[in-house]
Amino acid sequence: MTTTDEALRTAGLRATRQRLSVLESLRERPDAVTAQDLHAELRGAGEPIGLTTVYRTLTALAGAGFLDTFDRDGEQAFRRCGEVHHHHLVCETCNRVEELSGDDVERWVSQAATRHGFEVTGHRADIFGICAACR
Amino acid sequence: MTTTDEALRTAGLRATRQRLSVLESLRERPDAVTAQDLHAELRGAGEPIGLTTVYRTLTALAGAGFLDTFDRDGEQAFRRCGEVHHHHLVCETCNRVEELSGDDVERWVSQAATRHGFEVTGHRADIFGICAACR
DNA sequence: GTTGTTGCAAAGAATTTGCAACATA
DNA sequence: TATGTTGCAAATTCTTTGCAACAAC
Repeated sequence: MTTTDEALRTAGLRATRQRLSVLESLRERPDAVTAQDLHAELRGAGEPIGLTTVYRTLTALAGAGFLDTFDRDGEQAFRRCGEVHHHHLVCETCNRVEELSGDDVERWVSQAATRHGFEVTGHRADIFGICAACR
Repeated sequence: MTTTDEALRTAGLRATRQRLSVLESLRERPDAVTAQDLHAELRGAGEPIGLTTVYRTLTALAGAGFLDTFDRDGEQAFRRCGEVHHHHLVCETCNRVEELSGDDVERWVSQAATRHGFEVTGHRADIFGICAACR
């Protein structure tokens, strides 16, 4: 049983060829990708899949917590993410994303929220920069 | 000389009635607003301004560093921000935004980036929650 | 077989651009 | 007056929806 299958099962989605190809493509990808780009890439690789399905699959997986979403210049970008909560270090040149553990951040979040009387529902902390390879 | 005028001057923009009304509307507003909403509001208040101009003004001001931009459900939202760098605590119910100082965050950012060999170009750290009034 | 899924075409929605009229400095 | 700005309409883009054919369980 592959992790790919598990993800679909957990999300309550049937394992269709299209969804498997999306997950497979996302699996080892280090950078975030948009629905449009992923669709073009899959089509280019000969995988039969419609843009609508790519959108629906990515949205469903993100909703189930398997993907993180970024906003890239007005477009949604998606990336597979680990099980535990974390943050991102994004290279603005190559779009590569590295995951960061965020203990420090978690602490800051709860303290700041408490101080302002907020009930926390979520947070996001990302760092943007140029990675070593791109410099 | 108002701060509003200064902002335009600094951004190298002429002080037109439209831009002044945008800035004025943004001035004391505690929550982030989208171009569409701001346009509707200004029009509703009798201010003559086109949607195109609202977009152009907000984009220019954000580019000049006078506004912060958020992504609100696929739509860009803008908010006047202070001079010093800070972070946000956003109420998901009323969209009110409170500013947070972020010394802890700054520290985390530079340490994490260094650890990964990144040259930092920016970062964003926001907390989402429900504010005291909305609970 | 039943029910979920696909994908085309069309609809929607946010944002940008061309360009002639107009306002600011 | 010279140059920046406006705003309408049209064009672009990203994303969603209707619906009939189809695939997974």
